[in-house]
Amino acid sequence: MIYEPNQCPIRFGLGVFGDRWSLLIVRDMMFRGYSRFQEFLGADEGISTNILADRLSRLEAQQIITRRKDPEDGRQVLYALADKGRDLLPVMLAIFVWAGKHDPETRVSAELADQIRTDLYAVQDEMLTAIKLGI
Amino acid sequence: MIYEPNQCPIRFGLGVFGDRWSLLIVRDMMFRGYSRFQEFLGADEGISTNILADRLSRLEAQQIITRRKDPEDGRQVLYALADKGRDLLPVMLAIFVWAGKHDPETRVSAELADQIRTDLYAVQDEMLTAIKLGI
DNA sequence: CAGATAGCTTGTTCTTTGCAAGTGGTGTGA
DNA sequence: TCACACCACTTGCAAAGAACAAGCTATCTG
Repeated sequence: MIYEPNQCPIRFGLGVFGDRWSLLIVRDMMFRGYSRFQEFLGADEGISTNILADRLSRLEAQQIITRRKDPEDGRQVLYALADKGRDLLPVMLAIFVWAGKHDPETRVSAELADQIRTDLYAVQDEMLTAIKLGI
Repeated sequence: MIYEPNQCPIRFGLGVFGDRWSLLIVRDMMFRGYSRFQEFLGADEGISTNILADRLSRLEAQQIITRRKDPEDGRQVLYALADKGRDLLPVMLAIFVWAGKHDPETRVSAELADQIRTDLYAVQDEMLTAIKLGI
């Protein structure tokens, strides 16, 4: 699950999302606004509680997400994307575009397509800036 | 490994690269020009032959890569990226940029940065076109 | 034709995952 | 205030997947 960084950005990325569930959790936060354990649990019909707990704590340790108690209900915990997690948006978008081209099942709603289009302009600048800085 | 497509592009993507090795194989083809079993085997010090064989056949079944006999040496097999695999370049670039920002270990050579910059311009058009087509 | 090489395949062991049940802290209604 | 429910986990166990080592077949090379 945690692989050696090994001076390679792809390998570094796989350390975060090179498993079955982590990227789905990030997706649920990013596009569905989920923030609670039960929401994630019910979302992708299939993740079990121990794996979800493990992935959430890993993502927190990697600073992809943050974790805090719900101030209004002490039983609940609120998970949210940290900067490092929010910065995965371009990766998500690239996957959207790729899947849109190659997966006949992929259907994206008009609103989401709009969101993606808007985001993409920001993303382009960000990518270009990063590239200009020599990555 | 093979997860249900489930109408979601991220889930579809994870069906291809939601494991430890597949994306590294694609990376080796894309950025290192690898094409032979032995090259992949020696590349990421660690993949075992049965897993490599399995991933290569999965990637071929998913039409990410192609497989043919080396016409000059009947023992060898030549693997190459198919369109669907080449189209993962934007995903790779997005990961590069993300890792560049968040992984202090990530170092990219000047040549590679050049390649990425060049590729990115093509990628931008492609992404924009895809977005305009409604993904 | 012997030996080396390439690309796998086949056990076997070990790690990770999935499922079910349980735990402890916190809210809630009578 | 006290039973009960809910939430976020944790634990135990069986099954699936990955790592390791060895072997196998087809092809090339001397």
